Amino acid sequence: MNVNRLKDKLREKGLKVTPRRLLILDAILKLDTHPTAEEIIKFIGKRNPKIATATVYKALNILVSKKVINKVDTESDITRYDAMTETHHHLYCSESERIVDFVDTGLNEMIKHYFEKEKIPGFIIEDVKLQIIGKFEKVNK
Amino acid sequence: MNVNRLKDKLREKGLKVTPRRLLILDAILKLDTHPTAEEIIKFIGKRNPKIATATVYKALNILVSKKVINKVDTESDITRYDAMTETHHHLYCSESERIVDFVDTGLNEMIKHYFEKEKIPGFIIEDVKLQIIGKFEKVNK
DNA sequence: GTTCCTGCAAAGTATTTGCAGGAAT
DNA sequence: ATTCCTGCAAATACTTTGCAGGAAC
Repeated sequence: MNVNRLKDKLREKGLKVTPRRLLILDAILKLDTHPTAEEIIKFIGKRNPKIATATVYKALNILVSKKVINKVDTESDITRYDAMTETHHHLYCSESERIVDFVDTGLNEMIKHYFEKEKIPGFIIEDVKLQIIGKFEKVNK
Repeated sequence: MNVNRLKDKLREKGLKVTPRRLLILDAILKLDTHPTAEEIIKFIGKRNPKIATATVYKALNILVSKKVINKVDTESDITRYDAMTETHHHLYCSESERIVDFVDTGLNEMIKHYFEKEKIPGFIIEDVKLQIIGKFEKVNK
């Protein structure tokens, strides 16, 4: 996923391609930490002097509603964002706020087959996302 | 899960058993909708005339930190609570805010075995929660 | 040229904090 | 008696809104 692909995506969805939006999308990609609105503003602020807080919030809302980006589910009341739109899961660190993307097609297949056999009465499944909670091993160098 | 079991839990964790906390826990159990703080306050308000907003928030925070209850992961910036502490998953309605508990030990086993074989490099798994997104079938009566 | 985007300030909503009095152990 | 809990009001944190000017198409 890169900024040019995202430009196309904006156009596809009938959204205007503006410098602000590109900065925001670029920030979400570079901050692969599933940043909050504040973190995005701070990141952009390092280069481009001024960007209005409300602009970022408005842009994020539009981008989510058009499914260019996604919100990430958390326990917190602060919203986090993800620029990956393919099916994927998340690794949640139990010791920090860190959330890492996790792609595993074999796992997706297994779960799909399971629910084809074991239907949930009264519920039609559209998607299944895993929250994998644990710790990242310390890297010794 | 009933209020008496929760009383014991409060004592186990060294928390005082107070009428306010019992009201709050009772509300979370009776509102099996994973209520927000506001919904809990409103529910309690129907019987017991006055309970301070801040008290509910403080109590909820303490109960979560002592793991008597849990926060529920959502996309929203409003926090929801769950009084079920056993391993379970959630059904998220794609058309409403409804979130329903889902217990399936067979599913838990399958996932456990999968990750025993397919380890995630650099990550030690502690728990896996599924977010199952879909629709509830209309019930015709 | 039209429509949509952006910035600013102000308002709105959810949650937290400080402190004094009160209840549980 | 001591420690923790509760209520109130004020403060804080995150996000949204209204509107005027500006940029993308």
